[in-house]
Amino acid sequence: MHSAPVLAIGEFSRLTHLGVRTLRRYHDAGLLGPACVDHATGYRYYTAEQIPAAQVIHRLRELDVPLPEVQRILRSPDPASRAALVADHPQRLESELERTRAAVASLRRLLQPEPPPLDVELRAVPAATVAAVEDDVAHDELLAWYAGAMAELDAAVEEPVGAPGTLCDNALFEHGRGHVLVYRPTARPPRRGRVHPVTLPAVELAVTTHAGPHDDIDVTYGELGAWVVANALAVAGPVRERYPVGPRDTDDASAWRTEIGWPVFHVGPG
Amino acid sequence: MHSAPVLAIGEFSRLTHLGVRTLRRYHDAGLLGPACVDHATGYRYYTAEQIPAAQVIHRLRELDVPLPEVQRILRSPDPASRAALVADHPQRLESELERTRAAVASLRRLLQPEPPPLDVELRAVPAATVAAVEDDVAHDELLAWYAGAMAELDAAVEEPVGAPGTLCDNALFEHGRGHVLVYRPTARPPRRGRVHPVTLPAVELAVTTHAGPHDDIDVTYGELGAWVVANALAVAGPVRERYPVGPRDTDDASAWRTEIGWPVFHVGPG
DNA sequence: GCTGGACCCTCCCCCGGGGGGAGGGTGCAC
DNA sequence: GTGCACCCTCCCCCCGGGGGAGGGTCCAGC
Repeated sequence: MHSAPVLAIGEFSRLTHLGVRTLRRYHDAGLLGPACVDHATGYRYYTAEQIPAAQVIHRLRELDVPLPEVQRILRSPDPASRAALVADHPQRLESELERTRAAVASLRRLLQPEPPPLDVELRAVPAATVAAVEDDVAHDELLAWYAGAMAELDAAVEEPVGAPGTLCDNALFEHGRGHVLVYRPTARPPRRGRVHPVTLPAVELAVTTHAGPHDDIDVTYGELGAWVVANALAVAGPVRERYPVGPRDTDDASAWRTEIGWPVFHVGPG
Repeated sequence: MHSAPVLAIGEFSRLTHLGVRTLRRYHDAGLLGPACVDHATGYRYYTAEQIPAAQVIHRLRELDVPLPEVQRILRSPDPASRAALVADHPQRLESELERTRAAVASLRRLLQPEPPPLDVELRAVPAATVAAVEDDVAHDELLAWYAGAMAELDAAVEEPVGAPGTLCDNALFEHGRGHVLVYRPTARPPRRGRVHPVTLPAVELAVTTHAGPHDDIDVTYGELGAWVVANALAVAGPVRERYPVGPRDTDDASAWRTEIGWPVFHVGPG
């Protein structure tokens, strides 16, 4: 026998294609400890049985699964529940891909040499009491939250008057988390579940309409913002959106129309 | 006039949806400097004209384009060359996706409850002089390098004898960079371009065959490594691969056959 | 003119998931 | 017994930010 089936860290590294330092890190993190540690020297010794675990970690890391999550997956002893945890991640990858697609679309529009002119309308919006759902939401959970809130709103409001809309706190974009309010105008706002009446204050808005899916809506935001700045109107308060034509109305995303209303402080003929 | 078209960093942040700290970082990095800086106070002032640039940066960052690369894109004044640089990135995303797909495939095999038994054969390989291309290669450029090297090899070798193969330094896997040699056996190895004769030393190999695409070849590597360890054979030298059936032979990836040869030190009937 | 509060500045430490290298102890084959 | 590959710990570096401290500035209202 040349070597007992006990592996020094370097051998284990060659067998698993994980770097020596990385193995030490995984040990420190409690992710993949050696089968035995020499107390006198600190030497780590692994066994061949640990190779599959190391490979699983390697693959999960290639999928950018964070180490604590990897730990949770390895801790779950049942292969079925383990598989379930792993199956969770394609979802994450899916949404990642979606984000990428949107960024590419937006980039294409940004790099387009001739931006079409922007139609901006100044509009005085009176105060109104509406049915609303509101919460503090993180940017990456926004879409899911939005879908749920809108569904609840739809179920609760019997006679909607006009298009639904949103008020978005700026903090949502600056810090990735902020207050969001989804509303639906109606004569008598109900109170059911998360749905409750809210009185939106009167505002003066600089309004433009974004056409198509929201992939590149940030570009329209920027153009509207530039317009507001160029026309010397001070800003204040949350941005408003309205959805005259949205996913509820048609599956043809190119037909969607989103009004973006930027609060302006001083509107007058001068 | 309430405000000149000069924007404090906070206003610019609201207009671009970039955090204040992030804007400061971009300034420090020379990526997006403010139009003007008050020397006395250090206050940064931006203009509305900078909004598109900020948005481009925002999108590129969403695509995980590193800041220096973003800078290169922004520096290129010509919209066409800029578009070309940007178009370069979908490629990167593509390969990213490929990596992800491979990791998922490999993971699926790893989590499979009943791994099929491994056929391992001990084989004494005599020394041989072959036509080879070799270089120090990084792991992520391996596939591209490999394709080029193999093509050059194919063009130079007139009468190949047997399947092509590879010698891979372990450092490639441990440190992400290492020496790789691609060879093709032939009676009289030519010397043309990068192709030159190399005498491969004789080795004893533990050989197993991996079936199908290389997505999950690391799993086979691990199984073979475990076998070598369990059978108490010391390892030494670079791992060898041979390609009896590869992409050159058929487009049906499931028909591919890759022999993995793990050098073992002491082979005998005992 | 003064004051308060919102805004801005710089500076330092933190995160994850490693990599590089220093400085020193070990295992093993010759 | 000696050389050398191997192993250990410890600290700093990378990226692209985030948190917060401590202090200066702008401006609207009075």
